[in-house]
Amino acid sequence: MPGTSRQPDAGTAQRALDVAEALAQTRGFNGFSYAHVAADLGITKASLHYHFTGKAELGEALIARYTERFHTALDRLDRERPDARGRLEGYVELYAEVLRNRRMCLCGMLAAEYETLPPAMGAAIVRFFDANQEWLARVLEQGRADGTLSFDGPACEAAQAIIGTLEGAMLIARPYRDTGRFEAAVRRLLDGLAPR
Amino acid sequence: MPGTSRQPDAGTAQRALDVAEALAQTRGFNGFSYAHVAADLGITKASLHYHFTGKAELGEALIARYTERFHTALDRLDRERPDARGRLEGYVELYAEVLRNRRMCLCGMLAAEYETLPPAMGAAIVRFFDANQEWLARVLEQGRADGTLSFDGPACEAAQAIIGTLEGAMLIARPYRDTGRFEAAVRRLLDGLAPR
DNA sequence: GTCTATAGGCAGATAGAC
DNA sequence: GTCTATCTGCCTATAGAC
Repeated sequence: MPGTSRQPDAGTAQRALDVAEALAQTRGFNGFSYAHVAADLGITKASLHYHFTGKAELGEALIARYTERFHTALDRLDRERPDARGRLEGYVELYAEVLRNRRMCLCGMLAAEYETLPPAMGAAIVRFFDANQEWLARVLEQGRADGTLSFDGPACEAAQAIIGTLEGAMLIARPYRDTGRFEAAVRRLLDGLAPR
Repeated sequence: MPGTSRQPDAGTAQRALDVAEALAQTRGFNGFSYAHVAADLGITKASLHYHFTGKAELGEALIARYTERFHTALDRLDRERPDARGRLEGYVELYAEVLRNRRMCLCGMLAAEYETLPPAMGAAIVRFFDANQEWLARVLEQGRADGTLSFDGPACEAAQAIIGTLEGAMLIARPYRDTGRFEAAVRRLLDGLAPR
């Protein structure tokens, strides 16, 4: 019964997405090929074409799954964290975990390559950031209400600033191979949002 | 007398760097080829190989020239801006101008592709960010002294945060084709450094 | 679902003429 | 300095057998 269990046998398509995701997050979409993915899976390029008609479709599936997982994680934060500050801390922790795996945020990486990507991928990337911004803006408003966060200006603008800060900190921490650099930026970010 | 004048006849090598720079900043280093550059110059790939032995060498020259120009711009800010805040404003304006040309910071773009680049390019990228950080840290210390800036924690850490914020804001503003998004982030950044 | 075989194109790169 | 011609390799993609 495929699809019922989770990790035991993920199915070739899912495992292909796992491999492609890791490659895209470390090397970029233009930094890997069908051959890389197929070799890592132990199948041929032709077999991979059975699961995804082309690299463009693979890329769309990559963003779709990544976005879906992100939404699941955000829903979980909404359920499990009592206040806005806790939710925000959980949010930055999602990014920190990506970086600890020596990866860049998938959509941050793809944003750099935006001009070279199929239009459908570009649109999906923008939607990812829109969704992040909306969730963050809501949390920021909550934080203003429950007194666990404080910030100046409109919440949506503050939300944009948070996303930019996290993506930028990841982008630069990677060449230094220094997660401490990212964590310092996070600390400053959260300090700047502390209630006063 | 080649090299004496500036823009009138830049020489093929310099014009090749101009073209390659624009391509690298919009499409990434893995997003353009010798063929692109040669075609844009109206010469053949073989001719381009006369000026740069390979793409790796072209990439190194790209970063070297970009870094040199940046240093020149920073020296100029040191000379022409009276106080630290003015220097910082000039610094962010350098980034804003890059974005207005629909480009990403060269080294920010290359940072994303870091894992796929020749080691010499990777090292040069890190040096670029190191130099930026040192200059910024110095300006921040000056700002603390002349009372035009205020910030918490060590200057070098604040400097890292500034660089990350600017690179991240550029990264995300580009898919939105919205410089206003970047400018809002800049405003927040400068507001956060206002003397209190 | 996975394979072999193959197509057509573009990548980076070199030899050698002008 | 720039060219033509060419090489080798990798890229995405497809046809068709098992």
